[in-house]
Amino acid sequence: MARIVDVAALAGVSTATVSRVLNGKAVRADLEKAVRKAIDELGYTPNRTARSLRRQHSEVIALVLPDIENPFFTSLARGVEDIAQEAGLSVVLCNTDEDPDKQERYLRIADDENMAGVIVAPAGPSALLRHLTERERAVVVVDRAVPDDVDQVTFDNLELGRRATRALAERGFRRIACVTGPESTPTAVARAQGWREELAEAGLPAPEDLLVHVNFRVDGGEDAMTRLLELATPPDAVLATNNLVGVGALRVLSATDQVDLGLGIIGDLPFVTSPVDNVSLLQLRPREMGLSAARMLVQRIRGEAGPARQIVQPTQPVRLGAPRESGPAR
Amino acid sequence: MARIVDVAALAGVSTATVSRVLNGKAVRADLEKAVRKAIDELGYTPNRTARSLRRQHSEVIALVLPDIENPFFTSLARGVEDIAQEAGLSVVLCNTDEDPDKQERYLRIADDENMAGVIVAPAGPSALLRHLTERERAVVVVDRAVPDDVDQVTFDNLELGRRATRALAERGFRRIACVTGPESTPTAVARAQGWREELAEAGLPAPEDLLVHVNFRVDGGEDAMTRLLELATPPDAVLATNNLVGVGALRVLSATDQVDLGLGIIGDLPFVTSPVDNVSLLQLRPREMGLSAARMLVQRIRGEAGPARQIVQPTQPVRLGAPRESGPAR
DNA sequence: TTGTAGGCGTTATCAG
DNA sequence: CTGATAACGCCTACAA
Repeated sequence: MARIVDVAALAGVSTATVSRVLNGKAVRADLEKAVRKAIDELGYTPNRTARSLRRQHSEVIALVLPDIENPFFTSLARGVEDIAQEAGLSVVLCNTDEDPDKQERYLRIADDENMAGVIVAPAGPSALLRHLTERERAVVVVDRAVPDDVDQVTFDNLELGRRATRALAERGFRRIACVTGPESTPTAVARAQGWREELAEAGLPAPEDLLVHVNFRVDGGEDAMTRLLELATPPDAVLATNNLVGVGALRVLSATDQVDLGLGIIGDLPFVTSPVDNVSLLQLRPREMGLSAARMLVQRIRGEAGPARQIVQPTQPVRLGAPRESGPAR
Repeated sequence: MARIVDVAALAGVSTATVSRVLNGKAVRADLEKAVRKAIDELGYTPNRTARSLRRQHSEVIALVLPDIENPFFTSLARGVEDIAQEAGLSVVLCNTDEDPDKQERYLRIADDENMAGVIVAPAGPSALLRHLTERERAVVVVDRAVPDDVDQVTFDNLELGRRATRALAERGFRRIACVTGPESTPTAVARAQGWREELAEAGLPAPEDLLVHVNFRVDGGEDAMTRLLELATPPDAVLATNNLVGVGALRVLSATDQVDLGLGIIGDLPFVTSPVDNVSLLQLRPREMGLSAARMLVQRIRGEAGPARQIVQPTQPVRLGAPRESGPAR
C-alpha cells in the first residue's frame, strides 16, 4: 500500500506538500499537478486510521438504534446515510436491541474510536450520553426525547395521538380504542394521552378498558386487537400508535374480516399486503427524520452550530389509504 | 481522556506492562493487579484508533449490502451483528443501493480503514473485491455467488426454484407461472431455471408467457401479477421468487380476492398482513445466512481458515402458511 | 518478566 | 509557499 512518503518522493516534494494537496490548502500550481500525478500513478489513498489518530476524530458517525429490523429505523438510517455520504462520512450502524447496557457499550466505542459524531434513539437513560454532550462531542438524539441539553429531533407525540384520533372521530366513529406501547415508553404514553385529550374535547368516552398497553411489536398489536374484539362492548374503531402494532392489528382484521371496524395507524407500512383503503394513516416518514438529524449532526461536527436545538419533525396529514409512492422501498 | 501512560504512571509500571495486561500476556500477578486498579480509577479504555494504526487492522468489519431497507438484508445484518458482537467486532453497515460505483467506494474505504474484514452481497462484479482477496484480506461473499476464489455463503438457487415449484405442483396446480427478477440478476435467473426444470420433469407446460421478469421489488411483483391475471389463459398458480415480489403479488391478490389462485413465495415475509394460509412459503431465514457468513469471516480474520470455502446455506422445507414464530421480528 | 524506544501514516507547527 | 519534524496513542522488538 502506497504511503504519503512514496507520493512525496515520486513527486519530488515533501510529505507536507502532499498533505496540503490532499486537504485543499494553497500549493503552487505546478507542484500540485506533480503531486496529483504521483497520487494517480501509485493509486494512493490516505490511510484513514492514521489520519484519525492525528486529527483526533474520524470520518465515521455512529447511528445507535434500538431495533434495526423495524422498518421505521431502517428508513431513518437510510436518510442518515444519504446525508452522511454527501458530507463524506461513513455510518456505523449499532443495534442496541432496546438494551441500555448494549447502548452504553456502543456509545463507549463511539467515544473510544473518536468518531466524528453520534446519532442515537435512546433505549432508556444514559450516563454516557450526558458525558458525551458535556464533553462537547457532536451528538444528536432522535425519535425519543431526553431531558438533557442536546440537539434533538423528535415528533410531537401528543399531537400525533390527537390528530390520528381526530381523523377517526371525523369519520363518525364514536367508540374509539387505543393500542399503544408499554407505560415505560414515553412516546407510547404521549400518543395515548393525545388520544385521551382529543376524545375528551370531542365529547366522546375514553374508558380505560379501551386503552391497551402492549409491547410495541407485531405480536403486541395482534394480542391487543384480539382482546378488544372480545370485549362485551367492542370499540367501533381502533387507533394503533406505531407501525408494528398497526401491522398486528391489520393481521387480525384481515383474518376476521371485520369490515366495519375503523382503524387508524400512526406510522408507515412499507410491506403491508392487505388493502388499507379504509385505514386512516398518519405517516411519519422516518427517512425525513434521518435527514434532519444527520444535517444537524453535520453542522455540529463542522462547528457551525450554536446552542442545542430541539426540532419537532413535521409529518404528513392523516389520510385514508396509503398513497402509492410510500409503498415499496425506494 | 486517560492514556496508557497515565495508567502506567499511576500503577508505577511501564506502558509496556500496561499493554501486556490489556492484551492478556504474562505479567506478574501483583503488577497486573495494580494496573487493573489504575485502569479502573481512571476509567481508561484503549484508544482504538491508535491501536488500529499500530496493529495494521481495526476491530471493525464492513457489511456491504445492496438494500438496507429490504428485510432480507436487515435480518442478515442482524445475524452478522450477533456473531460480531461475540467476537468483539463492530459492524459498519454500508448501503450500495445496487450501484457498483458505490460498492467500489465502500470497499475502498474498508481497505483504507484497515478494517478487519468485509462481508459483501455483491451488486455486480468488482475489481476491488478481487484485489482484496488477492491481498489476503478477510472477505466473505454472501447471497450472490461470484466466480472468484473466495469464501462464499449462498443458496442453491436452482434448487430453491425447483422445490418451490414442486410444492405448487404437488398441491395440484397445473399452470404455474413464475415471477422473477431481471435477467441480469443471476439469482433471479437460477430460480426461474429451477421452475423451468421442475415443470419439465413433472410433465407440465412452461410457456414463456408464464415467465415474467420484473424488478425484484414490491412494485415489480404488483406489475407482474396484474399482467398475469389479464392473460387470455391466466395461470392457476404463481411462484414469486423473492420476498418483495411476493409482497407485491399478495397485494394484488388480496385486493382482487382471487381465492383460487395458488401462490408460492421464496423468501420471508415479516410484515405481511393478509392471511398466508394458502401460500406455499420457502423461508430462507437470512439471519442464519448472516450467522454463517460472520462465523466464516471471524475464522478467516483469526487465521484459522485454510483455502476458500463455498457454503450452500440450508433453508426451511416449503410449508403452507407462515409459522407463528417467523412473523414479527424477534 | 520488565522497561526502553522506535515506528505505524498522517497532520500541524514552525522556521526558512 | 515549502520543508523538516514533532506529535497523535499504542504495541513490540530488543535489551536488561
